[in-house]
Amino acid sequence: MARVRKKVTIRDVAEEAGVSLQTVSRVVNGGPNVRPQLRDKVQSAIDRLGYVPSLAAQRMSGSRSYIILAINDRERTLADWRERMGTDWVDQMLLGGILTCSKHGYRMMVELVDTHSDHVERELGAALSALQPDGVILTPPHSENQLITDLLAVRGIPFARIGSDAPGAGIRLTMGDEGAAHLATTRLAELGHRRIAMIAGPAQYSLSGWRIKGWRRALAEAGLPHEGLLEVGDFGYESGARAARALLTRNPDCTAIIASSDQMALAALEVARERGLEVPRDLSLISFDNTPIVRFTQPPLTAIDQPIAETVARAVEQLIARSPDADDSAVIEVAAALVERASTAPAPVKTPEHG
Amino acid sequence: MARVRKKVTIRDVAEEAGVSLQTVSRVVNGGPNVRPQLRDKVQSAIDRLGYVPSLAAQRMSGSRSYIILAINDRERTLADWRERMGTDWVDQMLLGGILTCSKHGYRMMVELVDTHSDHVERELGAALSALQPDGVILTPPHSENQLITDLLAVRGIPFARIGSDAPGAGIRLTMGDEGAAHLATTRLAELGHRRIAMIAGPAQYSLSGWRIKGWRRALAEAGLPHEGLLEVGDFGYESGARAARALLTRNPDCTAIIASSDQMALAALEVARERGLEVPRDLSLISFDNTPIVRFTQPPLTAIDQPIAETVARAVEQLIARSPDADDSAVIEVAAALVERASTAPAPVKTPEHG
DNA sequence: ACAAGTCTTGAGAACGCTCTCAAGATGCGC
DNA sequence: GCGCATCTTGAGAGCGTTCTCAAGACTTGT
Repeated sequence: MARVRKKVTIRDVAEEAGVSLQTVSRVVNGGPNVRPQLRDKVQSAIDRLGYVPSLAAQRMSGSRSYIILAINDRERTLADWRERMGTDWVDQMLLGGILTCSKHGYRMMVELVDTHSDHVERELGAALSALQPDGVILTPPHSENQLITDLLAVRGIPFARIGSDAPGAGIRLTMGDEGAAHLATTRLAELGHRRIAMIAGPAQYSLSGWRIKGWRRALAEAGLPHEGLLEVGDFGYESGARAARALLTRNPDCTAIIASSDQMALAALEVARERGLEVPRDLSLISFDNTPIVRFTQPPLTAIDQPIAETVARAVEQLIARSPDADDSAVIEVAAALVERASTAPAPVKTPEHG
Repeated sequence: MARVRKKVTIRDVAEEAGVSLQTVSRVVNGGPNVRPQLRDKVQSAIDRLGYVPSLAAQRMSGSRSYIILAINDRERTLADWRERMGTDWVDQMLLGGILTCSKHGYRMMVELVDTHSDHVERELGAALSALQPDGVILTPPHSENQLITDLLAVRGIPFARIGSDAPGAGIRLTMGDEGAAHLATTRLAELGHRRIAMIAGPAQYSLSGWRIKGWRRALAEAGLPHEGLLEVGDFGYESGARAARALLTRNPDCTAIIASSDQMALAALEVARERGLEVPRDLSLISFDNTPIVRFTQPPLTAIDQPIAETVARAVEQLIARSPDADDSAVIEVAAALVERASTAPAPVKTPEHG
């Protein structure tokens, strides 16, 4: 019949240690100007009582809420979840966010917001009012939504924009999209491929443009053409299938495809299978994202690893450590890596003997 | 130069509407006994000002915090995240949790707690003190951790135990593990398989036992043996590979395996490939979890769909709607389904002509 | 029309913490 | 050893809400 133990408050600690509330508060928050001897005494009282300050009360009186809010696209997230496509964005955001937050005594909350809705302002506004987060992390395509960034700026809430280098307020972080696309394309060119296609993401994502740019630049450097080798999808499976079909129909000589998402790469893989093309013998394939899925496809896909977790972790750190007069002019870039698996191989020999 | 707009508080609304704070509070919380006319007046003031109550302040004064805390195993979660194995638990918890919470004006937070640690009490206790959640959702293996359930009971925090039917405090929810294993086994027996093996999960998870039970029962009903056909893994890939090797070495005549996790099934698939066994021609495979991965393996795996999102949603609803004198004697069961894909087929014909 | 309810509204305390500011203790220069 | 600056501690207000409780308005039965 254990009694419901009363909550331990700062007052209890103060009494236990025989000091004022203020002193306990200072010790808890690592404030300066407390004699070591007193500090130890208070700390031991805290330990003895198992005191942990209430987040809500801290938020009420202090200037911080110790909450970082991560915003993701609701529509896309839900679709991916429902269809079990394994977005990985939310997973990776949590991986990077939760751990980094808790390291600094913060908490991370995830909010799903619909970009396409006219209610963005109301939805996000409500979340901000209710939670009063100390910082907000925006992922594409929200990172470039003026409505959202304005709202945050007006409210004076620090925010980080992942996947955006557009000028404006907020900490900007990118994952080296152009460089990654360049790397992937160059790798394919080195393998002897001459017709390297790209299935890009939608135009409203800046990163789609960066990837196209990196691909084009690599092609140009290798003296290869890009005409007719670009298709645009919406990151989803169906759009990837459509794009792959269009690409292979239009370019029978295409031997390599870079897809701007794992789902579209998966679709391309399936389309290749449909057409009797064997990956990687007849067609090489590189995808972006490197979600868990691509390790277990047949063949496992070579992929650009988007360091989402690390980027979010960096964003959290920036937001927490942020000084009011911080300078956000520099764009933080977290490098992506190319993970080579079995979907890439040297280009097939042109007009082989048995042709 | 947009000024930082001052926060809209309940006081502003009260002034705007010309009523007391209390009346606004009643309207906001849908309290009874407010004249419709006044209610409308207040509501319009709320809309006009865009007022949203502060969660922290609500927590401070009221009895509720509007926070539901979902607890997941840290070690396993991190390992899965880092290795990009696609746990899906956290994803699915969020899917079910976030949506259901927000439907009721609640928020969901995810906490990763280490079961194996001696610090469970400290870690979880700190989270509870800081957040003061209105409810906690426990997932395996935490659902059966006495230290944790005791802690919650002592603090008087309602909690739900997913994947546990052990008697004791808390709302209990299961996902029909025994029935699902029975269903999968029966299905394989119907396909003509006579040697149906199982790679079970670790014993400290009750659901491992349930699945074994369902498998045994189905075998008994079909008049099939179970001796030597059981191996135990830890849900991870490596353990699955070990188990599959042991199983196939010991039982060359085994033609079907049920794996208690997608990762172990993936491993079994790989081991079959190593041994020159073709799935499903030579070996049928059914996995538990139905994470995104299994749709894209070659062949796609037949799997038991564990309705995690729905179960968590149910748990959230129970916790929110919970009355103090609630009766938790009934175990809520959310049914799992068998999703048939291409990893199951009729048993190979015994001693075929070309043998 | 009057007593005894019920409905509606509001006033003020309380929640647990940090902020500001003031007072006492301690150190320094001469 | 005195005045001044600095370090250390504490007192009290305030954050935005809901709680309790009381007062006034409105019903109803007779």
